[in-house]
Amino acid sequence: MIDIKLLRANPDEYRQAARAKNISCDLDALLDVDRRLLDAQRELQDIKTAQNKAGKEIAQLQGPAKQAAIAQMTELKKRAKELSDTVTELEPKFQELMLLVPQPADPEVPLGRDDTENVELRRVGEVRKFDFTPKDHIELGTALDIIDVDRGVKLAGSRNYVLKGAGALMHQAILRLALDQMVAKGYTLMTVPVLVNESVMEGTGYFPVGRDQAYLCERDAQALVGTAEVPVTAYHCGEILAEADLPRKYVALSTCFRREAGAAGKDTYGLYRIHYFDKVEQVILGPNDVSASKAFHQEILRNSEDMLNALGLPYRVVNVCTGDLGQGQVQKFDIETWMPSRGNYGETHSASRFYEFQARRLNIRYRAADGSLKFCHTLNNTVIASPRVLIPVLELYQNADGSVTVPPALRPYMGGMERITGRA
RNA sequence: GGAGAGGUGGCUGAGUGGCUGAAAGCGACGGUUUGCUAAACCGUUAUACGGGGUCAUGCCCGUAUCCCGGGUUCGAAUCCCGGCCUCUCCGCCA
Repeated sequence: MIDIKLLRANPDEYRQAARAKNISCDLDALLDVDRRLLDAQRELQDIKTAQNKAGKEIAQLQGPAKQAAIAQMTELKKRAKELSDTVTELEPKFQELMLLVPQPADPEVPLGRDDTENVELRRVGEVRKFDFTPKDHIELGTALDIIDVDRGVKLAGSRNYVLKGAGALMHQAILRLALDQMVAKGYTLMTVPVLVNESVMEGTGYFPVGRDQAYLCERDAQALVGTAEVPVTAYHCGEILAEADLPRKYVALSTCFRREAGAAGKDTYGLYRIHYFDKVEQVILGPNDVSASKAFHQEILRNSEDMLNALGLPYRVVNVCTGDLGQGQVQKFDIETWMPSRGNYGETHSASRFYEFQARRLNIRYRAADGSLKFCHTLNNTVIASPRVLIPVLELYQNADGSVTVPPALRPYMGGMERITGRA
């Protein structure tokens, strides 16, 4: 959520920002509702003032004089009712429109229409060259009996799967390695609800834009989260934190549920785009300071790179262009990991910086040293998401005989297993 | 799922129609006293929005807020209705 005062003062800046993000948004309608709402509120306030004043006087009066004064007030009350009806009608419209306004991107974000115009910042690691014909992760996983797509589909429809045996073990090993790395860096581990109130989805910016991506439990007005970012970021909603307690650094593992609406026919093969997966997510709540936020952004990016380096996976970092940014993000760095079967880098991580956007919606504030109240800044990034990351792991660590070498960092979490051979 | 009790400021806790944005206590902050600390004493101690004022901060005026939303009333923390949440007991259960 943006600050309406900033929009009033400089609507053109927000018009341009929406255009750059390729998000349509009727700012004129919003400004119109805002003006009418303010007018009604001002007039209503004046009437309240008169009512309050008269009320005190009536308390002192007696007899006919009191009756006459009360009769007058009854007239005033009719006008107050009209105005308050207007306010009641306009307020939800105002809220509804405010929830659609995009946060302007940072100046250092490259202008662009879509993900083809993202700017590569760096490449890390060597892309493996095979001296045999490599298999893709589904061929490997099926032959080794560690991935079972057919039965996943039988259970839950397309984009579902079952990991079994060493596949499921490796999945858990990756998640646990990620948690251990983050805890070692001082992040507080938490478990969080994955079925949350709709207000939490709205507060983090996933509703109303993007509502069609979520599984809804409408009977309970709740939704399944697509990422632990949602409950973790909202953990402190409605609270006032102490500045001394910032930043708050959290990490959580959760199952993530995504409908992938509108993605029909896209990435239909394999474990790339699926309806459920597990993800370790890092979230920072920081002070209202742009340079501090930028530093945290680099920190969470580095954390994820540490994870990929531990797994020995080649990747690149891209600066996501304006057209590929979400509504609330001021800047986003994606990490894309090399996936042999795609012959390309594929997105595995997404590090976002929001400034106040989420904190305003969630009402997360802190008491600054000077006594004033300020909105926090929020950031988040993937630490690891599996099974998507199993794609590069299995494909890059495969051997000519169809077995897969276990990355050394995972072996302690897999009972010392060095190789997946199919008899596992 | 059944039956009860309850939601007041940072916290505890008064308050059943106007004098209550809200007693009292605790905590916190500022000050006095004081070898230091402690104690004692004095003072301060909500937020949002609108308006005024200022170079700006301080500031001044108004409105709203005692879980949320409606209603009754000239006037609601207080009365009525609906919702949400918490707690206790019983039942069920991973």
